[in-house]
Amino acid sequence: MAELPDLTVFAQILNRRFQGRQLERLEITVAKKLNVSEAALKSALEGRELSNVRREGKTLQLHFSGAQVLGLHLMLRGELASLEHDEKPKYQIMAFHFKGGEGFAVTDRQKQATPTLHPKQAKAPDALAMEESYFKSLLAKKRTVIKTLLMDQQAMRGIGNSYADEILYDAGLSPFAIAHAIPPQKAGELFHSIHTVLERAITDIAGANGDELKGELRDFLSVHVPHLDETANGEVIRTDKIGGRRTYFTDTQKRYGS
DNA sequence: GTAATTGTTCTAGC
DNA sequence: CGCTAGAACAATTA
Repeated sequence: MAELPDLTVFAQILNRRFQGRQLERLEITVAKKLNVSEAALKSALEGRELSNVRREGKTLQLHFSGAQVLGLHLMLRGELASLEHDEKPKYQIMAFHFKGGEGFAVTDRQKQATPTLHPKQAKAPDALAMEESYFKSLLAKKRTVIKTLLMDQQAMRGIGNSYADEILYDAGLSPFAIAHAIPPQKAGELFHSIHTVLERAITDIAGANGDELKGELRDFLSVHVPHLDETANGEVIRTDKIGGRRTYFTDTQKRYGS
């Protein structure tokens, strides 16, 4: 599924290809996740210009003229696809047809992708926008394992199961470390790893995608790789479950607390 | 036929 | 009551 770096690259590509274009027709194929009626969504967006696309946490926000905003959460299996020669993509949820003929579709074979007209602003900061002081005080007061905290969208937004593993590996910190037992210096290193891992992934994926709206690219992950026995550094990759989610880690990652 | 997947939401328990 | 851990749910494929 698409995570923060993929979504960031999708936003860049949509801006490059469709910014300033007029939405001629909004095609809604699966309406069950809409927060407004199909007719209300169409009338809110059709005829508007796409002014900007931004990533917000695990969602994309499509900003249209007239202060219309559509939030889009791809959930587990949602993808974006270019519309080529009038062919409807498989598993289409909705499609944006711009004046002049081009456009893109949202697809999801599990039909869980969720479009939200005028999403309300979330309280928690975005993972790439939060202050280090906020991050450190958050760790100091939480007793949960660190991986759960990184993925907690009420605490910080944008990190999912696979990049949580990647970030913790980069920081040399066990996913089972207890948040408030992590010393301040290590918390600082973890904060730094959030940025380096996510920003490197954005660069890698942007380079590989070009202007194509491909699905997520997993070639760049270091530890969160099923069926990979060891890392590029030769460390054995272990797996376990945290909160029912598959977790990948190595013995070189330091575990603090219990 | 069943397990696996993972983000979100609900609920039980401390 | 606040916090945390875990279950339930979604839909489809291997």
